Amino acid sequence: MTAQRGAPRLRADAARNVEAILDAALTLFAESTHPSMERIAKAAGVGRVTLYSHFASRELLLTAALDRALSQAGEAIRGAEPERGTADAALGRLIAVAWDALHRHRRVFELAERQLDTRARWERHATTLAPITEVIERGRRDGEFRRDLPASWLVTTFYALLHAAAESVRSGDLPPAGVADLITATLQPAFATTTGTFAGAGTTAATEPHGRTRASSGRR
Amino acid sequence: MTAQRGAPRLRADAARNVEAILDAALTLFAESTHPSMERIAKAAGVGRVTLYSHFASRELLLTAALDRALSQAGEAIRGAEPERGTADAALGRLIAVAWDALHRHRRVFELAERQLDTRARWERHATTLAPITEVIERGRRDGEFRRDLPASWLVTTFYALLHAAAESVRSGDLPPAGVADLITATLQPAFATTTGTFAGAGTTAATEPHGRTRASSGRR
DNA sequence: CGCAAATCGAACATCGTTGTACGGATTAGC
DNA sequence: GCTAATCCGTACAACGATGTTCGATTTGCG
Repeated sequence: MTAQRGAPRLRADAARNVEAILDAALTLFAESTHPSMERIAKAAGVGRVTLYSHFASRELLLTAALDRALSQAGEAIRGAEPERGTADAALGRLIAVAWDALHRHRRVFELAERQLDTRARWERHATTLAPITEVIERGRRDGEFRRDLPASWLVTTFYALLHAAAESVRSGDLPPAGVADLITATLQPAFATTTGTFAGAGTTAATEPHGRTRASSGRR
Repeated sequence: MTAQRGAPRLRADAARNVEAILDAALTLFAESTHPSMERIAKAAGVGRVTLYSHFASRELLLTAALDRALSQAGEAIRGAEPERGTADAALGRLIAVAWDALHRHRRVFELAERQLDTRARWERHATTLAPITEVIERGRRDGEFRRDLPASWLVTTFYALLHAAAESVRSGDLPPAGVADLITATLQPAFATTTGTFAGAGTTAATEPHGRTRASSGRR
C-alpha cells in the first residue's frame, strides 16, 4: 500500500509529516465538518505551507483522508472475520472489533459522499463496507435474523446503534468499557427471528430459496 | 402565545415575512450546518436586508429558530399523550405522532447546543424533550422494559433509530409510509424485558389490549 | 561534508460571508 | 387617499479562509 507513483519517493522527514497531517485531518474532519486548513496544519505540528506542499487543495486532502479512513475500516472489518461462524456470532465479533473504527470515520464518509462525487471513490467505499451488509443478509437467509423488515433497514439499524453508542462514549454518557456488549445486547433481540411465545420450529418453515423478493439493497 | 413585547406590534406584512424566514431557516439549518444568510433569505422569498431587519445577527436568527423548533417538537410530544396507558403503548404513539417533528429539528438542536451556551435555552430544550425519557423510565419501573441496560442507553437507542429512519426516508431508501411501524417493530423486542424462560404472570398487567405487533402492515 | 529536499513564516491576491448604510418603491392600515 | 411602516437592491467595509509566491533556514541522505 501507499505505493508511490513514479514520483521520486519522498524523504523520511516528509513522509512522517504526511502521516501526521492525515492523522490530524481525520480527527478534525470527524468532529467538525469544516476545519480550516490552518487548524489542520497546526494540529499536525506543521506549517500551513507545508501542508499545501503535500496536498495542493482542500479537496485533495479530503480524498487522501478518505482513502486512509477506508483503509483502517477495511482492516478492522477484515479482522473480525465476517464470513466465519453463524451470522449472529459474526455480527458480535464485528461489533467487538470494529465498532470504534467504523464510527471514528463516519463523518468523513458522509462528508466525502457529499463533496466528492468521484464514482470510483464511492465504489471503493461501498466495497469496503459491504461485508457488514452481507453478514446481515446471510443471517436472514439462515433464519437467524428476522425477515419481516427490509434488510436495508437492519443494516441501517446496525450503523445507527453503533454510531449512537460511540457518540455517547465521546460525550461521556457511557463508559467505554462495555459498549460492545451493550450494542450486542440491544441488537440481538431486535434482529432475532420473532420468538413468538414458544421457540418452536415455527419460524423457519419454507426457507424458500427462490428469491423473488430482491430486497432492493439500494444504498444508492 | 407569541405574545409580543411592548414593541409596537409589527405589520401584517412583516409578520408574514418573519414566519417565512423562520420556516426557511429551520429547513436550511436542518440540512446544512452553515447556510449563508443570503440562502436563507432567498429561500424565504425575501431580500437579505429584510432578513437582517428582523434578525440583526446570525446568532439571533438561530436562537429564534431554535425556539420555534422546540415549540413544534413540544406540541408533537404533547399530542402523543405520553402519560396515558402502558409505557409500551405510549412509546408507540410517540413514534407514530412525533417521529418526524423530533427528527426534522435534530440538527438545529445539535447546532444550538454547540453554538449557543445560554443556560436558559438548554434548560428549555431539556424540559421539552423530558417526556420521552420519562416514558422509558416508567416502562422500566412497571417491568415492561428491560432493566439490564442503562436507562440512558434506551433513550439513546430510541433517538438513534428515529433519526436513522428519518434519514433513510430522506435519502429515498425507505418509503415514508410505514416508517413508524418499522421503528416500533424494531424497538419493541429491543426494549422488552428478556423473555428469558417465558412470559409467566410476571409483567402482564393486562390492563390494556396493546397486544400484538403492529409491524405486520409494513411490507415493501 | 555537501547538496538537494523539505521546512518555515510572512506577505499577497482572491473569494465568500457578514453586517451596515443609503435611497427609492410598495403597501398595509387608518 | 395619506402616511408611516416595510420592503427591495445596491454598494461598502471588515473579516476569515483559500491558495500562491518568495527568500531564508533546517535537515535528511548519499
